[in-house]
Amino acid sequence: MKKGQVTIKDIAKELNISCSTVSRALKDFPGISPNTRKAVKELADKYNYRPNAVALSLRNQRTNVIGVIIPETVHFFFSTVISGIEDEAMKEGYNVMICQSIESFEREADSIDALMSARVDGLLVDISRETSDLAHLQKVVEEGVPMVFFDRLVEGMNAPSVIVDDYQGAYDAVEHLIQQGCKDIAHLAGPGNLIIGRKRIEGYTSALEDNEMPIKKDFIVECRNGTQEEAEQAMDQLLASGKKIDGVFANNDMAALGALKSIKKAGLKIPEDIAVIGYSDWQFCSLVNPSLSSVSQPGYEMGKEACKLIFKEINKTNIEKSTIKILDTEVVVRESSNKLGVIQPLAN
Amino acid sequence: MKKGQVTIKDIAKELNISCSTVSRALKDFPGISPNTRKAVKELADKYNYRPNAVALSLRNQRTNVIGVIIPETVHFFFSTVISGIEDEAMKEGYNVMICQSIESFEREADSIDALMSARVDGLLVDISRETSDLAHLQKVVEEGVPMVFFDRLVEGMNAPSVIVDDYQGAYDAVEHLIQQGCKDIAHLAGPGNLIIGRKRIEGYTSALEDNEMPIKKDFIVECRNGTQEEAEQAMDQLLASGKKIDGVFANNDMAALGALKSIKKAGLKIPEDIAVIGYSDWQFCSLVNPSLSSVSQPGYEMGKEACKLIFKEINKTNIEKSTIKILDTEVVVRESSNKLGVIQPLAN
DNA sequence: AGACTTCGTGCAAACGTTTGTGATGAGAAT
DNA sequence: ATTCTCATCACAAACGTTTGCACGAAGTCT
Repeated sequence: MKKGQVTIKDIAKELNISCSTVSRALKDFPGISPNTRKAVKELADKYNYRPNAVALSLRNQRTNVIGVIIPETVHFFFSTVISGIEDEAMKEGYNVMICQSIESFEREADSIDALMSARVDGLLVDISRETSDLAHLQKVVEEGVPMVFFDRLVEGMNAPSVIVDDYQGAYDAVEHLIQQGCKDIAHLAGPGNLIIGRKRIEGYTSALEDNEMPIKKDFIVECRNGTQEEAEQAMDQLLASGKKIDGVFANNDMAALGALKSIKKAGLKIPEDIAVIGYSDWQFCSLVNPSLSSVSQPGYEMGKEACKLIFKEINKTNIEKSTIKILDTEVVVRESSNKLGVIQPLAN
Repeated sequence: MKKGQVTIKDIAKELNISCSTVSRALKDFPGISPNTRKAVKELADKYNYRPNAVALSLRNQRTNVIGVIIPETVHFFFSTVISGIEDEAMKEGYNVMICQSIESFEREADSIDALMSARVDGLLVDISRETSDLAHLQKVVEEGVPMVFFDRLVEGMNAPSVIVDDYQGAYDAVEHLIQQGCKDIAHLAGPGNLIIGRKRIEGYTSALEDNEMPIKKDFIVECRNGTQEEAEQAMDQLLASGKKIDGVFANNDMAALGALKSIKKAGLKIPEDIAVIGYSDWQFCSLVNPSLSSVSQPGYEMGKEACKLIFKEINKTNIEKSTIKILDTEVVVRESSNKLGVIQPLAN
């Protein structure tokens, strides 16, 4: 009695009936007398019986658990994704196992192994930066375990993905600056080796082209690390060069913050002289001075969508493996780019 | 062959030997001929055999999974805790199941049920704000499942806790202001019904007492919501009242931010005229202007400690159920309170 | 009274793994 | 030749649950 949680066996023994009867009584199967049914249910209630999910998993060959591999849990964006996954999973009666790869290939591979060993019903993975060898992921699809990628696109893998439209986000941001009256827009770009950064550059140039504005190579400055200081220096140089600049689209919010600093240092007004917009819509955007416009990425929604996709796969709804669900970003206008002074819906 | 992952049975069948032999061969048990051992291992390797953790859990009556209940994943502090838990758990070969309660009692109870059903080996819980009825937690201890509370203290429950020393953190913050030369320190307090807020008020008053400074009731202003706007208004009033104030200790960083705004608005200099320090050391502290001093809470460490405690319980190391592990906070000095201009170690 | 349904229940197998015990054979010791 | 000792393996049970099948008793129909 004192050891662990109550099982069907315990109930059966106490009532001098068989396990099968208890099982059927609990699930209101036909063919059980009302008396037995009542007795079983009362005892189950009294002892706080909870079905053993482990035993069920073994029998049903499905665990009702989905595994998540994510670079880190501590970044705002990632934590919103996790939140979305968790909410959606709970709604479907699933539990979530989370492993962080910390951008390490080895840890990613180990985590996949652990989750496969746990026989998760599906795998949601945001691949680590370090990962180029895809063998460990290949095994997953070979063994028939549903997998969905999110956030970072993985090419050459037979699994659906849900990502954010970086191209369009950048496009929208730049178009917003143009609408605010900016004529000479610089771009503090991300490292060129990341797809994500290239997509944003493309969005930037397309927006300029579509508005018949010239694309100047020297207006695109690469900021490799994406730190505030780096961007501040880059902006310092841009301003010092004497180029006429009245708008800045930064590849990320930290860089935008660096730009803000530099511009203020130069004695210019934001957004009147130079409007600034960042990317990611981190929490601090609304807290800095001036508050920072940014492009918000739908992390929560991404988590939910990835979850929905994996459920479809698990339930064998025939789903095109090459599906790529692209989620829309949203330009959140705050002081740093609001030259026209149009009132915006509360963005915080 | 095509269905799911390979099992010991599959290997046994292919080699025409029994499951037990395969099992023993894989684990290098004595009494297995080198030939058999080799054949088994090769096949296991070829088919990428992974032990079925579900079956193992059932047999061993332990899942190697710990469950975590946390209000939300999206807050910086919580996400650092999760990170700590995950790292420590992985180190011990455990997986982590996370459920967010979203501060809802009902969802907390449901999550506990789900995790108990999953037969987690231990439960790490940060109780929701809404929870006052502890019956669902009581059941957990009655059924002998190890449980450890973290972050928020739960009284009257027979389980260890790991928390942060709110009293000392507040004390240190105020003492820091005093060391910087502040004589008249106001406190933007949290809601009086939360233990956490009361502890900080105590720390505030004790620091003043120990430095033989008077405690003025009207220098403690309650900010119920903890929002920036609320704190800004409160600070406005304090300044308008004509009271001499040269230091502010805010119950949280948002409130501190409101104070900063108000003080700047009044044309006063920070920290020269008024020094400000917040609480929690959120990410944005180093990004605002002036950068905000704060009291950092060791979330990551808290996660690790909670994990270590639960492992001790799981392994029946006799551990005093009433253990309360109290973690130290740390004052992170930035511009908003650095009147003396002493160089501090990089706090970002 | 026999055959046939109906009701309530029990048996056994299965999911994958481990492990105590028992079986088989070969070779060594008597 | 008989017994004994290893070495090598197989069997079966157990973990908790579900479910197809069978079984006995009672009732219903001819």
